[in-house]
Amino acid sequence: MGVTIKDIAIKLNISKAAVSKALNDKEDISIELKDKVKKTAKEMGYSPNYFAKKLATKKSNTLGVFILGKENLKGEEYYGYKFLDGIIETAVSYAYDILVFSENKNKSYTEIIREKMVEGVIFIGVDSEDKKINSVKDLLLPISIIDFHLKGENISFLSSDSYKGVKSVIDYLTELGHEKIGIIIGGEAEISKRRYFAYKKILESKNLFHKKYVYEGDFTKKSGYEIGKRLFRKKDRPTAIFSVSDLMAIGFIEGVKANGMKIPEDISVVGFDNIGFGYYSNPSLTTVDQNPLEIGQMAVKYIMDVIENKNVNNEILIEPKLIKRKSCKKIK
Amino acid sequence: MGVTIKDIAIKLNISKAAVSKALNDKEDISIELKDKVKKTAKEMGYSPNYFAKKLATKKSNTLGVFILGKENLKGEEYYGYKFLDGIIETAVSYAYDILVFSENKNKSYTEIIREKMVEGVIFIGVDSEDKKINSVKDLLLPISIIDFHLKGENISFLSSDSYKGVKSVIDYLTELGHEKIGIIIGGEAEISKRRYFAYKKILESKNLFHKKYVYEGDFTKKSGYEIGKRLFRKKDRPTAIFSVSDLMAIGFIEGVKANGMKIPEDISVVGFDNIGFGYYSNPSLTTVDQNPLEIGQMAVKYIMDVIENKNVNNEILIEPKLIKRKSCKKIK
DNA sequence: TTGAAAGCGGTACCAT
DNA sequence: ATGGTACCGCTTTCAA
Repeated sequence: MGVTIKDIAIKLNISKAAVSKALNDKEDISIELKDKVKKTAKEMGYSPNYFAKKLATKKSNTLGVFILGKENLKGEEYYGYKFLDGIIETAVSYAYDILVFSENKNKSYTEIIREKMVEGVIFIGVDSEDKKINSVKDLLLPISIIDFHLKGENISFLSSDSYKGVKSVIDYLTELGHEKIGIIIGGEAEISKRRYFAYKKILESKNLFHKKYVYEGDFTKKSGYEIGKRLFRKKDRPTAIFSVSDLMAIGFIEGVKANGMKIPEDISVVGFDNIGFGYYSNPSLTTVDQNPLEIGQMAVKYIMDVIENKNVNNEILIEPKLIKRKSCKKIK
Repeated sequence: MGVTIKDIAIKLNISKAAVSKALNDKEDISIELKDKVKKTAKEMGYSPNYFAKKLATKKSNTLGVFILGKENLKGEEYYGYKFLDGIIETAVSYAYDILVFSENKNKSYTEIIREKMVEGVIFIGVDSEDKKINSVKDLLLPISIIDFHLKGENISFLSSDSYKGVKSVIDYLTELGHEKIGIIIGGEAEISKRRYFAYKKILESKNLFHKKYVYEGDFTKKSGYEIGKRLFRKKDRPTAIFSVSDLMAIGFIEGVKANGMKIPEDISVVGFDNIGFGYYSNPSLTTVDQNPLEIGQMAVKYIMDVIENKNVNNEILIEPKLIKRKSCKKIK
C-alpha cells in the first residue's frame, strides 16, 4: 500500500527531489512540471507520509492539549471540554494537529510533551494545588494555560474578563431602566470576589451602589432560593438582581416564585456562567457566557504567535458574551 | 537538541543496533548491556523520536477521533465530549495516542484519516443525514461509531442498552413497592420509542401495563410540566412516573409541585439521560446515566481487538447505570 | 530548472 | 550476544 514520491518519480521519469519540490510548491521548479506532478499524484492516489516528512523537517505540526481535573467533580458537568471547539478549529486553520492527553500516573507532563514532540501545549483544568505543573517551565515551549497562573518565558494565562462580563450585565440592566440593582455573591470564592468587586466599582461610578442590595449566598442553588424567598418581606427591594452564578440565580427565581411573585415582571434576574439548564429554566435565564470558544481560539493563537516570533501578550482576557433571554424586563 | 541512539552508541562504544535492541527489551541481547544502555539513556536525557520510529516500523500507534455535530445545537450542552474520557484513558493503556478532528469543509473523512495515518477511527455525533460517512467503509480500518449504524467490515456500532436501562428503572421502582408505574413518552422520536417499548414489554411481563398511565409529551420541559399539572385532576394516578428524558421529568416535577403536591411523597419520578441539572433539581433527580465513559472505553477496545485479530462483536451495547437520588420513595 | 545523494532517527535482517 | 548496514519516505543542499 501507499504511493510514495518515488513511485511518482519513476512514473514520470524524473527525480524524487523534483517531485518533492513540485508537491511543496517550491520556487525553483517549472510550473509545467508542478502541474504534471500534482496531476499524476492525484491520479495515483498519493498521500504524503507525515512521519517521514516530520522526521525530515523536524517539525511536528502538532499541539498537545492536557484535559485535566475531571476527577474532582461530583455530578456536575465538566466545563473544560468547551474550550476544545475553539482549539481544534483554530489549529486546523494553521494546519496543526491536536493530540489530547489526560491525567497519567506514570508519566510527567514534561515526559509526555517531550515524547510526543508537540510544538506547543495547552492546559485545561489545572488544579490550583498542582505542583507538577511547575516543571513545564523548563520546556521553553509555548504554553497556554486556561484559568491558571504560571509565570514563565512563553507561558500565557487565558481567562474570561470578569470586569467586562459584569459591565455588560450592568449596562444592560441600566439600559432597561433599572437603578436598584442587587447582587447575590458566593462567599469567599475567588471568582465571586472578582465579580463582586467589578459590580461594586461599576455601580459606585454611577452612584448606584447600596450595601443593602448585597445578598450573601454560598454558590448553592439552595442559598439562592432562600434569598429569593426572603426578598418578599423587604420593603425596599431592588428591581433587578445579578447573581454571581447561574445556579444561585435559578434558585433565586424559584424562591421568588414560591411567594407568588413573577419573573421578570416583579424583578429582573441575570446569572453568570451560562450553564446548560439556563436555556430551559422558567423563564429562561439571561446570563453571561464566558466565551470558551474564543478562549480556545486564543490559546492556539498565542502558541502560533510565539512559534512565528510575533509579539505576544502573556495575559489574555477574553470578553464574555451577554446572553439575553427572558428573565429581564424593561421598566419605566 | 535531542539525544539520539547514535549518541548513546558512541558514548558506550557499541552499535546503534545494540542500543535499539536494549531500549526495546529485545531477547537477543545481554541483560548487562540492557541495563547499561538504559541507565546511560536516562542519564543523557534520551527521548525517542517517535516519528523516526513510526517511519521505520510503519505503525502510527495513533487513533483518530472525529467530534461532530456541534453546530446543530442551540443552547444545549454538547453530549459528545463525554465519551472522550473513556477513549483517552483506554488508548493510553494500549500506548496509543489520540488525534482529534472536527468538521472540516476542505477535507473528507477519508482524506484526513489517510493523511494522519491513524490505525483506527472513532466517530462521535454523526448526523443521521450524513452521506459522507459511507466513504469510510473503503478504508478497511477498524472504526467505532457511537450511536450511528453503518454496516461494514470492521465497523462497530456502540450505544447504551435502552432495554437494560429501562429495566433497571422498573426493577428499582418495583423494589420500592410501586405497581402503578406511568411513563412520559416523547412523541415519535426514535429514542423515545425504544425506551417506551422496553417499558411496555417489561411491565406487560409483570402484568402491570396500563394504557391509561401512558402520557404523551414532546421532549420539551414544558410538556412535562403540563402533564404534571394535569395529573392532579386524575382520580387514578400512578404512584411513580418514568420519564423518557430528564428534561420532561424536571418539567413534570415542577408541574406536580405547582399543585401543592410533593415529590417524592406523592409520586416518585425517574428520568433518563443524567443531564447536569438533575443533580441540582429539587428534589435531585433519580435517572439513568448512559455510561458514556464505558462507551468510550469499548470504542477503543473494539479497535484494539480488530488490530490484534481477536474476535469482535460489531454491535456493542453498554449497560447504563441507574443513578439513585432523592426523587423516589419506598411505598407500602 | 532539475537531479544525485546525504541525512533525519530509528528498526531489522544478516553476519559475525 | 553484538554489529554492519540497508531502508522507511521525505527534504534539502549542492552540483550540473
